[in-house]
Amino acid sequence: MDKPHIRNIADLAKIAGVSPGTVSRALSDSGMISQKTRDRIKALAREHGFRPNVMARNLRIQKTGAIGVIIPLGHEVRQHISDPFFITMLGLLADELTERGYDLMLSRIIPEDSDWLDKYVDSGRVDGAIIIGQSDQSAVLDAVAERYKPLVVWGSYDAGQLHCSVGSDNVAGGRMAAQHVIDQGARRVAFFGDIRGVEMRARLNGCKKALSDAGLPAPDVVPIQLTREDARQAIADYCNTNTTLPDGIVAATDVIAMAAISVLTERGVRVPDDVRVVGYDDLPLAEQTAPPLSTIRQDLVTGAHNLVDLLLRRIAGEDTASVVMPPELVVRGSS
Amino acid sequence: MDKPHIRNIADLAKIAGVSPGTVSRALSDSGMISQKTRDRIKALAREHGFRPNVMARNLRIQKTGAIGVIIPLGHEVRQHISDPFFITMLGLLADELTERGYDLMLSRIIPEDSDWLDKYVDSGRVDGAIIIGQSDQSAVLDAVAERYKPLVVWGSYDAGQLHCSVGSDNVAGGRMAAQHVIDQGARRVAFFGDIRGVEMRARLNGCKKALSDAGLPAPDVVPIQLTREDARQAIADYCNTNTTLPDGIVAATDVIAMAAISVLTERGVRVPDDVRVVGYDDLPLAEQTAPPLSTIRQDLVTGAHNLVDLLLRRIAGEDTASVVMPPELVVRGSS
DNA sequence: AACGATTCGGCAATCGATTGCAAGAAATTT
DNA sequence: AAATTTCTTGCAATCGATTGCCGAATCGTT
Repeated sequence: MDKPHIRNIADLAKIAGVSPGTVSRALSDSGMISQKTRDRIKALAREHGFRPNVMARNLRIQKTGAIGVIIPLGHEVRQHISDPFFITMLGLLADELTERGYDLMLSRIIPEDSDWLDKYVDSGRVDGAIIIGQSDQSAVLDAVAERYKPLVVWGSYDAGQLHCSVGSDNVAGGRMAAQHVIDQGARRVAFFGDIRGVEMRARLNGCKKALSDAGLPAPDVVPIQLTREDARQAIADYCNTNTTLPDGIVAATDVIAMAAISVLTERGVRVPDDVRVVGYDDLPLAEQTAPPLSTIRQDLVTGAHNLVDLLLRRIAGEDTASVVMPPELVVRGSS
Repeated sequence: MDKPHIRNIADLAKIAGVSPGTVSRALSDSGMISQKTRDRIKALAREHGFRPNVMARNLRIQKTGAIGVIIPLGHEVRQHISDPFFITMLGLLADELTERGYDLMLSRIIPEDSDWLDKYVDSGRVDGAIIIGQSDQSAVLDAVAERYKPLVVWGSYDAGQLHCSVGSDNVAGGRMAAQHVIDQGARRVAFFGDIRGVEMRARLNGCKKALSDAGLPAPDVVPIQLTREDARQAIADYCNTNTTLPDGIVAATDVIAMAAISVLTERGVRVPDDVRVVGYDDLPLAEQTAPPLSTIRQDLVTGAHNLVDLLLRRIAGEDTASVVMPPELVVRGSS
């Protein structure tokens, strides 16, 4: 009735009176082993609380069962993962991956050299990688994508890019946002957001296009950092330096829009009467604000689904094309 | 000028004309190797884009460099990771762990048997685990904690529990919330929330205590699921069945409080004039609502910091006690 | 009872890096 | 020049599971 601690398959094999190979096959339900011995070995394993070592298994079969989710902090070092957009996307990816039996390995990376991604994918820790946001790293993504297949990126699609991306049509989205505030009567439109990232720049371009199509002047571009406090500060500064405020604001993200509304309201500017504000993303909290935020909706649920789906197909060897999803205008109270 | 692909340390060793052992030592900056060969080998490695395989290393060293973050969905299967509280905590943990050089492995687990946690920690995939929320799994946590040291839990501390926990004093928090609505004039207080989890039950207990101390009747307890829609439905039902509504609501979480405010406002009940509402958590979005939410603040930033700190100390072999953090009342517009 | 057809299960190599031990080379001492 | 010390480096075992190949056992059939 003694229970020596079983640390590996060999120990179990000794106790069961069979060879390690047999134990391995029994535990993995290989059809090669008779039902009888299989049950016997499984019972023994359970009784001794034995579980095969995953690392050894991983090494041998060259798989990890984990997917890396990477947040590259290219131009905005101070941005934290706690940013609502990342966080929302992350939750969705976690749900999606868990459902498919994969673990999620989260990394926040500050790209200091150009081989951060090489390092990561070559480290063999994950079976594939999902990058959230291109930031200013498109070149790196392209370079790695050429040799490392299981890689998908949330972000813009640009004709000629080499990496597989999933994202909404940011140009169209920016245009819709601008068009909407114009329709609501805005004539002097400003764009709030940091345009060092590819996606944001695309949104700005769409916005510009709508304005010029309507015969209106190009927007003021107000660069805004992503942390809450910085955003408030930048917006306040803008309000102080400009005597005539815009009557329409296209914000690059919901978070920026919310900061803008909050600052403007504090200064006695009425939203949407004096200025119409449109956000981008349609995060869950967009409908909770006062006034509820009009925004360009990116369907993050199907976005996350697509990311995982494409990645798994790539892991399986398939070659997949990028997906561009149509954005959608959601009109609430802020415009 | 040919570059055969280097797949392992042995290949590199062959090219460099040394033994695998030497390469390993050179790459890991072991002092045993002369500066000259060390530099030479590192240069070769860089030139060929070689990186040692992490899985093999892990197997040998018996470490993974990853910490598991687990969200057990005990009584609430339908709850998703996308829940704002989890997500917030997750982001903070990610920041904290990244800073300390660990990767974060995220798992959402539905505890179907009682050995889900055994399976997890024995799988050898992580060096330690952080569990977010006790749910109804305290017994399991205690059982595993007795034999597996690197384990910390976000949640309530209950005298006699065996696992190391970090969390705020939920009883005190519940009491503060109730006391506050009483101070604001409430006489009929209701508690909104699902009390199957340990933490929520503690909050309810605190709430009850405050009421009885004030000579007021015990609260109506309205069980509320955690998904948005369910919450709204439950609250609407409650309003329909009860002719006299409470004049004070202690909500088990901010999300519930926000749902309550939203439903009540739609029905013409004024917050805070007709009914005072207090949430719990002080999520970032609590100050964004209309009216901004009064709530019991749990300092998640130091919470996350503590979780990681204790875990790493446990990994290092230390034995650590649980931490109970004081909650704090934040009065905003809803009370 | 003997034969062939299957099914089981063992042996040993393999995945790739780490590390204790000891041998060989270089530097120092006498 | 021989002996001793100090550096370097190589050898080979190890971490723990997987799997191709082949021999052994079992079964059914005649």
